[in-house]
Amino acid sequence: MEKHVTIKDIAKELNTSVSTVSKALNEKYFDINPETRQRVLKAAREMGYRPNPIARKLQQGRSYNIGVIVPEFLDTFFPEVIFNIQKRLIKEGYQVVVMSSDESFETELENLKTLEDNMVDGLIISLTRETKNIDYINKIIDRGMPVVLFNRVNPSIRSPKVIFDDFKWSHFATEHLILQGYRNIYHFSLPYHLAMSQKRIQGFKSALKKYRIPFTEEHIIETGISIEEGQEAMKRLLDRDIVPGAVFAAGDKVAIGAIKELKRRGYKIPDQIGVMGFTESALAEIIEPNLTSVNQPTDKIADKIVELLLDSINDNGKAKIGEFLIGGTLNVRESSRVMASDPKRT
Amino acid sequence: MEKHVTIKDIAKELNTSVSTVSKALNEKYFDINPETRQRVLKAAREMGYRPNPIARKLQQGRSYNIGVIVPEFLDTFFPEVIFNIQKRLIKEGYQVVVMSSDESFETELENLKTLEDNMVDGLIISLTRETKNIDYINKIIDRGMPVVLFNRVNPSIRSPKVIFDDFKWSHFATEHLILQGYRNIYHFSLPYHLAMSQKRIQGFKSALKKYRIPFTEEHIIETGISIEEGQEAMKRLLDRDIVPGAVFAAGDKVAIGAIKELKRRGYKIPDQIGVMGFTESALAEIIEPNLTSVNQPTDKIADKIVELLLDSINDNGKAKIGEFLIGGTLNVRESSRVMASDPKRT
DNA sequence: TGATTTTCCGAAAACGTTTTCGGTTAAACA
DNA sequence: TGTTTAACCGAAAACGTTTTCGGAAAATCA
Repeated sequence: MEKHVTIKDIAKELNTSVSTVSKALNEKYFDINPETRQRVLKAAREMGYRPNPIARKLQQGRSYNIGVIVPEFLDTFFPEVIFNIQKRLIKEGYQVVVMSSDESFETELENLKTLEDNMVDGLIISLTRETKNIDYINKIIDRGMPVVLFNRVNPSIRSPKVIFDDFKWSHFATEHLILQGYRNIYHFSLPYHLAMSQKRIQGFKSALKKYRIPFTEEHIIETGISIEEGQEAMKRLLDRDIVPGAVFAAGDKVAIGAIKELKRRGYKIPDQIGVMGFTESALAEIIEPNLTSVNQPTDKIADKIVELLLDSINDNGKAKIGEFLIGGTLNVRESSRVMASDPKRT
Repeated sequence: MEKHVTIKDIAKELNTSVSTVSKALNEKYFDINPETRQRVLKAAREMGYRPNPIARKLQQGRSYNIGVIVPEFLDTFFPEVIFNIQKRLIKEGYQVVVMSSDESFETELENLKTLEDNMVDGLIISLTRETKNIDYINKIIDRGMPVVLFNRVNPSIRSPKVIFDDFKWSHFATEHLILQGYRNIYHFSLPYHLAMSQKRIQGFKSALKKYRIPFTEEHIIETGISIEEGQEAMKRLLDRDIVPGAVFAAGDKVAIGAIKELKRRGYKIPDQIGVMGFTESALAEIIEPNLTSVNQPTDKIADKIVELLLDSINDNGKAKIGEFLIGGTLNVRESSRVMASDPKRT
């Protein structure tokens, strides 16, 4: 069990002091003879010295760690974003600590506290479905912790927020269906209390309005996020003898549920009914017909998050509060293709 | 910027010493008056004291952190396993630090070192596709670090390894196809150099042998892990005018690629050709026809990993070297259902 | 040559804990 | 009553760094 070699060992070896060694190792000190520095560096290399980050953390009160809290791990969206965040932050010398709150507000709070105790230098958070109380997060921010929110945000939190431009792309998505000639379009929304649901609903309405298409509140239906919930919603609609001209679902899984039910009853997609998803997933190219969907670029989202966080860390806490919108891509596939096509939108 | 309250603050407040406070806070000390302990506990509560884990780590030389290194993040398998590992370890008072090696041996090594420097109490690793040099891992183990490998393992590493029973379930999968009446079965393998590929090939052969079905090496085809690679393989086969009776793909994505190509050419599944996947994924129930596949229970895998790791930590390093096999489930769906069915196997 | 500045080094404090060990006081014993 | 034992407390060292600051020696200046 060979011990880890420390700065002390080097000092002893070289008959010098720990402070000299430390300064030689840290480039920012200039009151050190270049020769001594070289001697230290050489010894460190030969002895296989690796600094103990824990001691450094304790001393500096910072950890070179960034905490990431997301509500779930099981869909592909969050893993992809996290992966991209990690890729970028590692280049800057940071380490990423990922925690899942499992859609529970209590564990979210717990995670928040553990990460804070661990002296992370910054926090990247996507809120739980049930997070209403944001006092603690705001308290952390006021204490000077750099925080960036993304995806699932709360407008009252005093931090920069990176979100997809739900309004705009929901508008585009709806517009696409309209341009393909579909009318009597139904919107399957995600749970209403999520901020993004409201944005997508507004985008939906806005497109209808632009083309002066009659609309009633009946055309908006609250569903969940799973395939089953999408299928259920479609079923309830058809059972009431309502046959939509098209369905714009606020999530790919919900859209797939709808497709399943439509196919089960023998409706032809896209000829009789058009279907459109949101948040491009791997499933879109598996289901038949392939699902038209809006892609959210996880790399751009990660880029913006990291940029804002580093800004906030360097300006120590003077973060740009506000929303930063990321745009996407409309991937037109079979489920909505009636005419030749309208151009791919980016 | 209110400072974090420390043990010193409590001591000052109570006109006592830091050692007394520390001992009062840590239940394992008995040379402390119950009354004093209560006073300390009360003060700690009122002042909002939260121990600084970094200081504790430095002092104790352990971190209550467990490092997890996986090769990728983008499929659902690893996130699910990690999620389950985290769930269990948190209950034991540990925190999980996840890092992705992104299928690169160098970053794997880097991660290994960072986690070691951070004094993790244990390591859970799934190897990179290209990891051939295992000296460093073995060195870490010899230094006394508890390590558990899973999924992508290397037999020469001196640690417990949790792996799915690929041989057995590959055998069952093949047997299922045989019992459904399929003959002339082709096996689409994952990259040969992965240990699990070989196991699955052996299982495939073993089932054929059991039913005395003629077999040539031609029936085993090396593919990759993506949909495209599966489709490519199928294409090449059909282009050579070879029409399999059934395809047993060692991965769901590969199977889906095969299905796509078969459908494109008008073959009927499962009537003309049967298809079988491996490593149940969300895609299995989306593709049409629904894909028969072998499910790997991520919860049981996580259970075993955690159990072995905690054992190893407590017996400090006296780990049970060897392979621990986890069984799965055969989910029979449309892509292989010809006859009524044979019973679901568990 | 003497005074001043520059260069370089090292002692020591600090970060927030845990843990050892000696010491004081009170309780138990004879 | 004197002695031994038990109960409790606190000083201090340790974990491995960084950083401040005083001071010695060398270099520069007049």
